[in-house]
Amino acid sequence: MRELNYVPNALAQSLKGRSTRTLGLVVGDVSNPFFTLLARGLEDAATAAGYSVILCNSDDDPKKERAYLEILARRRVDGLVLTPSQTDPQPVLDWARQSGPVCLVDRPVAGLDFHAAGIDVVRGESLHAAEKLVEHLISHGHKRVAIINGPPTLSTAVDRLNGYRRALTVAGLKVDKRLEREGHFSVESGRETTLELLTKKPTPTAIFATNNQLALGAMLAARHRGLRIPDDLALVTFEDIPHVADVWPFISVAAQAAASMGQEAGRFILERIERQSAQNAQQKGGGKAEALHGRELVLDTELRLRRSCGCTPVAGGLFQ
Amino acid sequence: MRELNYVPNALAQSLKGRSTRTLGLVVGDVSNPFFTLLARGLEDAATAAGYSVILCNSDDDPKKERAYLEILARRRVDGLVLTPSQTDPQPVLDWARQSGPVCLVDRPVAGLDFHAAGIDVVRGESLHAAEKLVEHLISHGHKRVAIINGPPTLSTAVDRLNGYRRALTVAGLKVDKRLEREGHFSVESGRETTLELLTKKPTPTAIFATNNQLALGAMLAARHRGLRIPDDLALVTFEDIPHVADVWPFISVAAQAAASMGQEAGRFILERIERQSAQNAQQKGGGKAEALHGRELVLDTELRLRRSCGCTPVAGGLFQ
DNA sequence: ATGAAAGCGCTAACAA
DNA sequence: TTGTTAGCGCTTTCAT
Repeated sequence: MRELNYVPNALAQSLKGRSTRTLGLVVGDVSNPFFTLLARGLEDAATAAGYSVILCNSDDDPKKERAYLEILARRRVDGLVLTPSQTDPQPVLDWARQSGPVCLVDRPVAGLDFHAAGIDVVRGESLHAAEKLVEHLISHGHKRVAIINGPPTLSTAVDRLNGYRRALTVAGLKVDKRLEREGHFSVESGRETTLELLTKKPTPTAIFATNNQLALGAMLAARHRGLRIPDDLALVTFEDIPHVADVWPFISVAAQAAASMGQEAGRFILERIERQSAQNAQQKGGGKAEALHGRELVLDTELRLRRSCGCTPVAGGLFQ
Repeated sequence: MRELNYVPNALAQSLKGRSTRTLGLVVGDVSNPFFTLLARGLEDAATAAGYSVILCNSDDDPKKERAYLEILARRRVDGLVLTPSQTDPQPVLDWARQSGPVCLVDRPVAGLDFHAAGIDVVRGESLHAAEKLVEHLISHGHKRVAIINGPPTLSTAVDRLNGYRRALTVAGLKVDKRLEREGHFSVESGRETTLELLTKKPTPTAIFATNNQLALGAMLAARHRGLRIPDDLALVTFEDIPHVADVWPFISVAAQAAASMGQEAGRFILERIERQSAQNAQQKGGGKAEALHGRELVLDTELRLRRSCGCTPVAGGLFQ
């Protein structure tokens, strides 16, 4: 009989009590391949467990982020995976307390005691990788290395800045605020800040762009000014662009395992969801739900030295 | 009083009757920047109207597609935006009849009378653009131009193949099946088919890759074989990779307005949703719901001739 | 085994 | 205006 059209109403099923079998994912920007891969990783983990993912773009704007958190809470998603865009831990804390398990990806929230709050964190190592990247530039003889960065409200931006400064200090170079720029993690921001850096003194001979979008913007600016990379201006960055980098082995980069981040986040959050529903099932066992502390998984960041830092290409060029 | 924690349950609201204010989007692969942009365009249109988007990857696999259509139907999304992965029009037809408005993006379904079925289509022009691309290769003196293509079940693949053949025919060249390869719209498929083409006779002097992933794969293969582009092997493709192409103005391409496609699809589908709910509201007016016929919007495809086809670069190179 | 009923959290229609 | 109630489509419990 149901052969003749019957589609169960998941809304009613969910309302009844169970769960929505849906995860919410809020990232800064899906146009950034880094987040795309992360999303893909999470989706794969989710579908394998019979869950769907609702994907939202916050544009790293706390307002938009807040709006999406609200929407996802109303929708009663079973869990939230978030790249937080603000320093205020309260929204995340509230969500975790009221609406369900939370996993932070790519970056933690500065003032948040995720361990006590039972919030997991999956991120890539930033500080050390940034230090190595800049250290490498210095080893090429650069004395005036600039940094173009994202907003200081994001921990990745802070970590990468600290790594940058540490590399300078260790090498006996002075930290010069005139060579430090912050903005958004966007192409446009990278273009603007680089353009500005190039018109003021001291003029940098190398730039550390803290994400791939910023690096793209820096290249746009260099091109606009007629500078060639790496001879007129060296460049290193974070976040590899997959495949593109394979055929265009040019940019030296600290590569993060984006897809793994998504998958691991999925693992964490699904585990918490299962655990929670299991506890609900046998609620009789008087013992207070023993809260699972927040865990932190820090994935390795791999340095890939290519041409933009001044190193010679490994193989003969594909293009002429 | 509600200051102290109250989050309305959207499930219950939706169940009650209204709508879910959610759109379903099924694309081949979010890792492809083309679909990423499309998704972003749709999301922007959707959020502006107070809708959210559930994003799903079909991997151009009819099975996965079917599974997602089912999930989205159960979830009672208000509308579906789909890049169809099969030739069978039935699933789409069923969805449109039972579950709500449908808009096809990027490609129609071959055997589907979308006009009669009230299904909108937003796509880029493929046939003519493909013809021009190949015509351009021929104007560079190429006589053995190969095509590496997606599966023949996708109309974009068919259109691009036909454009390719037409260009050859018009130029008085013979269509040679040994130079035609099909597979998936993936990097791996592009690599494999190119590798195979390069080991057999007749050896192509130019390749038309019908999407950006295939082109990436072709470059991987060329690199593997030690061939340089464009001198040893010329290359043209479809779908630009934004920003990357700006700083690396290399690949000659027929560029599709991906974000616009998403936005226009959003416009179409939201219009239908509004229209439908308006009709439901004043159902008294005895007149049968005058079905709105399916519309087709074909967006222009822009030829961007750069270096990989053999044309000289416009400006001096950014890199050395 | 099959069937009836309560209730998930809302909204809309109706009553006071 | 404010208050009450029926019911959206399911699942789960309890009675037959």
